[in-house]
Amino acid sequence: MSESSLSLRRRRASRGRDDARPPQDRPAARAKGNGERAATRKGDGDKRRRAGDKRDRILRAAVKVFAQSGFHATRVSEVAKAAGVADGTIYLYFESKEELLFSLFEDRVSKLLSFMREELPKKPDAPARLRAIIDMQLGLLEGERDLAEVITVILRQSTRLMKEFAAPHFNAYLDAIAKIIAEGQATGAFRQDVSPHIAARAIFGALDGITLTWALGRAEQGALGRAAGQLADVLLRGLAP
Amino acid sequence: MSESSLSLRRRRASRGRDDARPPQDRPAARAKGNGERAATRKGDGDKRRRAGDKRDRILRAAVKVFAQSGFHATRVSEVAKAAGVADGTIYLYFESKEELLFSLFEDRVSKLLSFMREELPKKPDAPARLRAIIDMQLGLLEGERDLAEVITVILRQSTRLMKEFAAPHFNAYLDAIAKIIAEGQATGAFRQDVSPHIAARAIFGALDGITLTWALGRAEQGALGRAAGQLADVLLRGLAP
DNA sequence: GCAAACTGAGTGAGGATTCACTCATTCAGT
DNA sequence: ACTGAATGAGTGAATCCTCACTCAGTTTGC
Repeated sequence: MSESSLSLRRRRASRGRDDARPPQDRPAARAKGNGERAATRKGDGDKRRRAGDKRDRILRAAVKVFAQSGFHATRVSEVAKAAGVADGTIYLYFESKEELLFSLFEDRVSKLLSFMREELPKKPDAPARLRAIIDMQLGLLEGERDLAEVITVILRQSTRLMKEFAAPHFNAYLDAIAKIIAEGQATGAFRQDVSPHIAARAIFGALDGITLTWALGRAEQGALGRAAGQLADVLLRGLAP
Repeated sequence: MSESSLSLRRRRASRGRDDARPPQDRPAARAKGNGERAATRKGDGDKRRRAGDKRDRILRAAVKVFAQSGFHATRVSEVAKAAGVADGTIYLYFESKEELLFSLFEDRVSKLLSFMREELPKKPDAPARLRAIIDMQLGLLEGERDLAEVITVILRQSTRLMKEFAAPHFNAYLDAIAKIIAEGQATGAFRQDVSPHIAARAIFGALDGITLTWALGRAEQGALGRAAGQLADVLLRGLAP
């Protein structure tokens, strides 16, 4: 029922290349309506084949297109066009449209998570860490509006991604926040009477909400930074013992 | 943006109605272009069709199925089956799958909004109102997990609904919260150095985030109520001057 | 016996994916 | 150094499958 079970398995898996294509040029080739196709697209000669940047180009194009149209409304061919690549090429690098979104997300989020893992321990105490998280999340997205939109909006459009893939990441993130809060409670920096988990969810939600309206709205430069500061102020004051 | 134009278009070359219809007008059934179908139905007092509960049955089934599978993965036929109705019947009551989600949302949200409009003025001051909003939003959803999931998750899956329909409601809601905060600042109940709008977004986000994880998770009874109390405590303390 | 209400098999748009084919590049053999 | 066979990345039109929606027909209520 859930789309997961259905879409999970590639259907292409079933096809076996039965053809062992003999190294011979088939003379007739595709003599459909268009006699010959020698068209060298895009005259520019620097289009080096074998360019190792295909995957990246596709990913970059995908962020843009997904952000613009949403996951379901995005046509794979649009992404291909935006990346300057043929439809089929996308399938050389990604299993499916879903996996494309998936990779995109993973690419960036794992970067954020590892960055956090490195930076946080440098902060002296729980309040400083909490503030760092807020700054980090909003700061990261400030410069990349498309990415912000992909993460906050688009990702939720694929139930499967949401449930199977994103959930673990979210939980890891939430746990990290919760841990900081618990820590602060232990050292007496935060009040005891709030559940770290609830607080973590609320904080994440607040960040998400701010990002969302920012991404969907006019997205003024600097707005997220300002918001981060205020949010941190309110939260830290509210959490103080 | 582009999704709207795409998904709006009926698949079949629909006769008549070339709808760019604003979210307000809800043709309760597919009125096929020229008024030959004189079904006078709307509001809620009628339903003098044979089985007066069809529309309701469909809506109820839709909440369940949408919540389970997400908007896109939901097959209209699934909803029909769940409602104990033929596929076609759904189209007697709703224009399209999208309009089904739409109606669902409108049905419930307008209830919440009007409830708020009635209850809030009874509260003595800004802090009390803020707390009331928090309690209300979480309280409303506590008993209706499916609905919670539809609102927090599913709704975002239709870019068009999100942008065209939900956004105004969201904004109205956000404005209401922002107004309360501004009010509190004017009376000296809240600190001055936070933007009411940013605070409103953060609060809404926090509520949304709590609801989301609750809905996607195990959804323990009573958890939302507890969360509401704690969230309100933290926020009110954080917002105090 | 008619109209309203309902049914559900069928239609066809649409779009993801495939695969037969192209051709730049590589490299063993000369 | 040259050659041409082998390789495999890249292409994009054709395929093929999935559903939202339609409508000819049936049932129900009067």
